[in-house]
Amino acid sequence: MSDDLGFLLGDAARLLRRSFDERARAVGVTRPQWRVLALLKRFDGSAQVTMADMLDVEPITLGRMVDRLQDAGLVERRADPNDRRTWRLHLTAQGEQKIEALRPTALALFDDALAGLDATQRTELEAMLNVIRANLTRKPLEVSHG
Amino acid sequence: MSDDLGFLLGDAARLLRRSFDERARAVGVTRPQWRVLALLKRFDGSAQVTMADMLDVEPITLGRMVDRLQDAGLVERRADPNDRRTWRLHLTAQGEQKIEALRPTALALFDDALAGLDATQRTELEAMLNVIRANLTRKPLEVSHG
DNA sequence: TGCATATAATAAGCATAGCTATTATATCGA
DNA sequence: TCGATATAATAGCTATGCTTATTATATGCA
Repeated sequence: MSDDLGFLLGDAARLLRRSFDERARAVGVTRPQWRVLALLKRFDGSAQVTMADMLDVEPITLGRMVDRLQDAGLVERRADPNDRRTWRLHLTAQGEQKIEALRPTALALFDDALAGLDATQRTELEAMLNVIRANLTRKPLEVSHG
Repeated sequence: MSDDLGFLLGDAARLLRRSFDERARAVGVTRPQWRVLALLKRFDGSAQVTMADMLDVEPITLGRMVDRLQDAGLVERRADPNDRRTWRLHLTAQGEQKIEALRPTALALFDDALAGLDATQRTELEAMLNVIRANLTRKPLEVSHG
């Protein structure tokens, strides 16, 4: 029944996203948006293509998320002085605030989601998911974003 | 770094979906659509609300998937003789063919995704994902669909 | 019977995420 | 320097998946 594992993985991820969105709705940021903000906090000034690469999503997917984040005043696009094709992305002060505001929400969610798994199991789970991600990733993601 | 686990889970699921879609594109069915077909094979004649419940998605989400599956000739809506509000869903012969056509694709994908994990680890992973799913599910899902 | 409530399905609107195609700009090679 | 190729970003289309609201139909209670 190895296909059950694939379904399970999808289920768990969808439920996690739903729970996050439910809890984070008041703050007005989705989980993928938060992911962008968190990565940007570490790598402020990245080009869109670089961000897309690190997140392993298509550039157009990131571009449209940035559209919304910019509309919401959380992210700024600034022109690159050396390459007129590229946008450099920067967190606004508001964006930083959002990250901070969401941290306890996220921690509580993960706590609930992982209830019943001890530290050893969590470590194993992390290791196994890393294996799966590496197996499926086109380009390995060396960045961990928290 | 317990938030890494949440991100990891989302990453792994997204990559799995992408890989499935890449491989299954020729067959013309997405992973969620396949999920519907597979469940329908077991529970032919289910009402939409029942299917949505078993899949733990909103009725409208299922409804639109059924729209497309019906357009593609894979699923049929038939009127319920006892309740004029409900549609009974049925697999067409074409729909059954799709499931069969996709089985080897899915098996190969899961094989690739889980490469490097031995049987014991897979069992553990399955158990842990089940715990997470149960922690996050509004109504427990007693159905396993493969 | 007749009204209130519940339920099945759909509609509208939004966000993520992919694909192919297009536009603008860089860069490399002759 | 010019032309071919590569790259950054976006546009249009499609598919999940959610929320809230609406419509049609059932059902339960007085």
